[in-house]
Amino acid sequence: MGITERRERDAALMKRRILDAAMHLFTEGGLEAVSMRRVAERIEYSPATIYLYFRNKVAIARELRRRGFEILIARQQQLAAEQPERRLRKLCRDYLRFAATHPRHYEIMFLSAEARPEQPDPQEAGARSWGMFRDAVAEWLAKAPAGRQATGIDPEAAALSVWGTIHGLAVQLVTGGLDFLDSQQHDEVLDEALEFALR
Amino acid sequence: MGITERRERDAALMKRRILDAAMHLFTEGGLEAVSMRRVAERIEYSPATIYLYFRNKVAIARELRRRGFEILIARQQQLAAEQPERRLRKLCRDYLRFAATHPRHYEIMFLSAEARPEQPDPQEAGARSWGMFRDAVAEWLAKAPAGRQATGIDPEAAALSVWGTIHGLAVQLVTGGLDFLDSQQHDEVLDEALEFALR
DNA sequence: CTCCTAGCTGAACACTGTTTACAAAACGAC
DNA sequence: GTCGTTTTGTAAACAGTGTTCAGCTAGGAG
Repeated sequence: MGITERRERDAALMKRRILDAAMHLFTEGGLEAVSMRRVAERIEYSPATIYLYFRNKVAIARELRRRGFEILIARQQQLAAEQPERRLRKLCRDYLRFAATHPRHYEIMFLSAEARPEQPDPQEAGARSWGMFRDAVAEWLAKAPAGRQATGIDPEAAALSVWGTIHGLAVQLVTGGLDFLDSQQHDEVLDEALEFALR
Repeated sequence: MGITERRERDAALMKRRILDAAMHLFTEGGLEAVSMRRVAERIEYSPATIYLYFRNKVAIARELRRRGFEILIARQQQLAAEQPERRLRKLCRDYLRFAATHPRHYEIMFLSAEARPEQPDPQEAGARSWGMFRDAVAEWLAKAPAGRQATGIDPEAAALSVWGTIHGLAVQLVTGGLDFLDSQQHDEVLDEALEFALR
């Protein structure tokens, strides 16, 4: 009897519908534009119905955050085959591009505190994304870049430093501190910062 | 006739009272704990009165943000006399200490987007704080640290990199990602990251 | 004693997230 | 088909939010 299976499918579908509606509102006006009543209106259900599928609004926000990381991870995976140096560079550039094209998501993923998971989980999307980045830095370090001994460097610390640099730029980008630059200048500034971060 | 003067004084005093009340609520529960009605209750006025002194809640949030930067700037200025390397190190350590002791402020200053000024202003507290940090990095760079030629390095990019590293740590700290570490371990991790960031 | 004005507020508006009591539909067993 | 149970959905309410505005009141000027 496939009834329970069909029920599970239906529930999953409903969750998707809710999330898609939330996503639509989110990408337009950020998290505060996502209200339970507005989501309900979009999916043509009562607001109370949403609570049958999500515990509360935070749960929805967390799911939106996760979706953002899934997008980022998909991009990261495409670069897995590149050689270390090129890979790291492209990784960083992609990072900034993501921040520029998905500012709301960038905010909910790295800035806002509301949607963060309550307890650290290595399988969680954010942790996975970070792991990929850290490994890319570690790989690059292991290749002993020109004129540089790689002794006694903690990959985690190194990755933090490189990521921090990019993140600093991205934040400026997202919050409008770099609005006066066009996208070509973005690349220049990035190159400069990257050059420094990679030593 | 000092009537207008007295009126200005009174208005300034009222602003202070409002801000102090908001501050109290803010340090306890973040920005969402600051509601106009709660602030009004604390100063024993009606909520509507607050709007005679502040345009809206965002204006109050911006002022709280500014206060945070004033605290940070005061600390930064105390280190002006130190020699470049020590100064930069202490600056970074102070940065983390600030994030640890004033997590709410750190959030509103560097994470949350709500309280950011709408247009960049070099005289604004955040910009001033950043300027001091950047200058400290520039000064340190100019001293030509051991075994390192300082040619063609943009101080702004260098500062961004160092700051980014620290900021990355601070965010983890504020959002609880490093909760499992005690304060001594904080220093160790910081030292490691700093060692790397400073090359 | 009037008039004016600056300071203040009660009440309302349009929202928000969330809970609950209740109805309707779908299902399993007989 | 009919009963009882479970699932699915909702209207209405609760307790809050930021914000606005008509109207009140106390104090000084003429």
